[in-house]
Amino acid sequence: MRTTASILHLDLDAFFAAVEQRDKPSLKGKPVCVGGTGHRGVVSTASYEARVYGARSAMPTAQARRLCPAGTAFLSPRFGAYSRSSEAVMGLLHELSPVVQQVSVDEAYVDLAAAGIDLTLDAVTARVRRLLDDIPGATGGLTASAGVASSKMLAKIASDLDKPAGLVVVPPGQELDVLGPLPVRAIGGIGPATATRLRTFGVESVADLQRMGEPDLVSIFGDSHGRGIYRLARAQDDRAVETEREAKSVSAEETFEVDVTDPRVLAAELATMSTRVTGRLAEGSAFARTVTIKVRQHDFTTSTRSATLPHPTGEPEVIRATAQRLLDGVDVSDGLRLLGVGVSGFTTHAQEQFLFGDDEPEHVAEAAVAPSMPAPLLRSSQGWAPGADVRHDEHGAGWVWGRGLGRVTVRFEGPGTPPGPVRTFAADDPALHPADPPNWT
DNA sequence: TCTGGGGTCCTAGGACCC
DNA sequence: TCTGGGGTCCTAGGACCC
Repeated sequence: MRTTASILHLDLDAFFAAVEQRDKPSLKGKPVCVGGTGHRGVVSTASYEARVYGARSAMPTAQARRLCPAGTAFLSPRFGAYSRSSEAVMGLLHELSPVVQQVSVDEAYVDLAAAGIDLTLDAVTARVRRLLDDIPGATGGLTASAGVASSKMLAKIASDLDKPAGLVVVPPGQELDVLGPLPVRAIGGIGPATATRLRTFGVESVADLQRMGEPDLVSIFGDSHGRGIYRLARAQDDRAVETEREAKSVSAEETFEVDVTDPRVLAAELATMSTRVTGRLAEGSAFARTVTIKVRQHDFTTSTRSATLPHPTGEPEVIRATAQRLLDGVDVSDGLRLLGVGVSGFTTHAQEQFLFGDDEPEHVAEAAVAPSMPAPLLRSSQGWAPGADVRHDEHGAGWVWGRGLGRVTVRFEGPGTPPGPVRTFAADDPALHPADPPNWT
């Protein structure tokens, strides 16, 4: 356990709604809900004025419309605007410390111990207050709230105690005093299901939870979760502020305005989503082995189907066809409310040659030196549209590329053919020119 | 006019291998 | 005519978070 209050949690106040009010002065002081505006939409963020009427995040927009008075603005999100403000704030945090963990567009942890600043309570309080004071200037008037404590859990709890524009510092040694009276839901990782289950044991507050033994919690909630909430209830939390995490899955999904029965429409959606997902894979120069579809039936029952391919792919057509095969096994006759496609099991090009070497080594070797392998043939009349340049011969083989910052990665793959080596080129390399697709026979 | 979209982590059972 | 045990991979579902 840390002995100083060295973790900062920062949270922008009613972020999406505040950006809208900033950019459209007529909305200032008025109730605003940002989120899905269709009849199946939900609220992402409600302004404080809208919260007065009971509007909340994750509430169906239809319900928020019933609760809020005439004149309430219901707006679709403008993610570009939010990103710009977010970056401005994250920039301020990086000025404070090199160790910043951005949790979402409006939230981050900062390790102040890595900042080399005076960690006495007064000094930290003054420094973070100055940070909060700088945020309106950097964002055109947005505000944030902050918490400082000896752990991530308590810093986050603290940042929520005096919103908006508040700062709460939990002095070391006082963690349990802050934690005890709170409802168990205040602990990160305790959601509706766990809270309901705990209530059946008469546990409502964290102090109640502290009276439960670890073996009991483990037998009720399993090893990981049980142990986790036992420790967190005692403010035992030494999780580090992590600067970088690799993505483990990428997905795209869509809830339809009306349930969809037509297989042709579903197939078209699958193709669109596969392309979106592949584009994002390519941005990270990644390939994926597992394809997952998600379907939600008209009655909201939700299920997933997944398939793991023999080799990683970055090709939209392979992902689409796999997703389609999975969807073919699903009864859609009553209509689907939602359809989604995701990929996981990532391989980066750096690891790739090793991963594929196993089953057919001669093949791989052959591919690696194949004299028939022409210069990579990436062409794009419309710029480097992600996933755009895959070509097929009669066996379905093709070139696949991924794009990083100023780099293009290229690899051959195809059904029944082991992937070739991955090559990386500068984006302006003259080798990346139009050419005919290779003939693999 | 109930219930978004993008993620993470965990569990559990079966297959498969040694 | 008895049914090891451990490890890993895959699939599906559930809980949770923002």
